[in-house]
Amino acid sequence: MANPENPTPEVDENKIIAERRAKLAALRESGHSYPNTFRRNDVSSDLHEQYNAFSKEELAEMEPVRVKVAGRMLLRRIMGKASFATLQDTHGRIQIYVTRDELPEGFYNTQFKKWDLGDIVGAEGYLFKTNTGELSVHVEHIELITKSLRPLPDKFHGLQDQEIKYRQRYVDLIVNEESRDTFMIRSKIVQHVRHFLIQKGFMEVETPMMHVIPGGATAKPFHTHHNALDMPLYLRIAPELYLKRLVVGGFEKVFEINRSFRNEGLSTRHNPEFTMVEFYSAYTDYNQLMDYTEELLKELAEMTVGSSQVPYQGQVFDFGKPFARLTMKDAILKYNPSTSAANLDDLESARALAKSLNVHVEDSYGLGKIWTEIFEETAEEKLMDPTFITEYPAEVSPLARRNDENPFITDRFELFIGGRELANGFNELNDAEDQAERFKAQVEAKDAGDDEAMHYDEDYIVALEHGMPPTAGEGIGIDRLVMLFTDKPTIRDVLLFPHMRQAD
RNA sequence: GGGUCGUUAGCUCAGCUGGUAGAGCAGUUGGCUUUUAACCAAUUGGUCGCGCGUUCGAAUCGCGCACGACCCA
Repeated sequence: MANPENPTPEVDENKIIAERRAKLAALRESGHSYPNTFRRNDVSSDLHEQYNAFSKEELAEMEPVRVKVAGRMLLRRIMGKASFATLQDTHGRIQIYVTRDELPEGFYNTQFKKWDLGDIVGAEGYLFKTNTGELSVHVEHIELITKSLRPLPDKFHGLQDQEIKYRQRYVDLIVNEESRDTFMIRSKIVQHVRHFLIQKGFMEVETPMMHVIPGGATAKPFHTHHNALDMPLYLRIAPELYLKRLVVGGFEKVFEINRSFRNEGLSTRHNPEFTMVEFYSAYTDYNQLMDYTEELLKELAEMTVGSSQVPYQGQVFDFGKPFARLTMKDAILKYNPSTSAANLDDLESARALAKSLNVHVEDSYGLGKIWTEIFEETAEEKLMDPTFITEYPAEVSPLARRNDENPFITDRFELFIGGRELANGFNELNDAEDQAERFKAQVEAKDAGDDEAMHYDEDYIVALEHGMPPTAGEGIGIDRLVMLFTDKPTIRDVLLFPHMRQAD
């Protein structure tokens, strides 16, 4: 692949490509290699929508419908002096009918028949229906717009090689309709999330992706370097702290659909760069955010699946009923029936419980961290229908506001569907002094070897010292949302260009 | 990081217990004016992922490596 030390890498060539290059050379010779003069007037999906209802006879009798279409030729059936071909454009396919005698002398045999599958073609003519009832264009003018030099995958089996689907997504998109559908749904989901938040009075903003101090999450960052300023920078792991600075500044409802970066392993649920939406609303609390989230997800289910019953990998999740709300403690008790609340009351009992459940805990863990480990190991994967888990311990929530009655926990929730975390929201910590203390605790953890612990962000503390109104904020993972609503088992299937190892 | 499976023609795949590599599609040539994975006939095309080893002989057996898929941590 592209290697900066080898500017002219060997390209794999074969006889098929050589033949196509020869055809291209002939086109260059004639001065018509890559024209940009053909202007289409019609796309296939519109034509089907408008004219499929007409019968063969009706189309033949009415005033001819003249159309100009363009697209990639994916199939061709040559029957002597007449041919059918299938062109694919953005949203669909249209068949064209080409005859020798309606084209300029010699064009059919010396041009049209020499074109290849994969070539991009423009065609002009009138609509008709074939004997089998397929809406088609009876061609009176046709031209080769772009020569394709590389053969497409098997026209029937499509592209099966998983690696090539990911590495050469353009080929996958050309030949696999399911793949095109997935990414069109992804686009609609993002669009709907944006629309939903704007409707609720949020303002879309863009904050830096290169951070001097990475913050807003516990994760390992990517490092980079600014040459002119000769300073290290990090790719953001979350936009959170910048969005809250904006709330301090008086933008009381903001959101950012953001790409963030985490320098961690790859899995079916993790890509080093991923997309989420974070939104913050002043003068409200996390209960309101749960309501928003429930409303949004129910809308997305209807929009993408057309039902409140969302199928996923052989299961069905129920988005129709009110989403369950359960505290972390109750979730632990529910999914570990032999456990009693007393087992969770103090550090020693909880540690013993973890051991009996085979949940690994470090000596440095406090009670809150132990709860969280037990929850993640024994309950999380059982939360199938949409479920909000609330009352996260403060120990694992360094940016969340403590609960007024019980300072051990925070006013926080996470949303689980199909055993996976989809969203995380909480009342924001706006006490600058408390935040400074928690940053210090994180720095101590970092010094003790936890390389995911947070840095001390002094400017953020200064921002809070100016006063941030009571605020609730949330992040929703867009990639996981798309996986859910497109029934895809791995994050790579919903990323256009997933991260891959360097190929040889 | 560990385990299992995979990598053969441009694509989709066969290839058994080792004996000089096969099909369909695509390509090329010819035929065919309503086909639709069009069809019919002929035909081109291979560093069997890479390296080392075992063997008279390796796509096939062994070891190592690369990449990918799945499972586990």
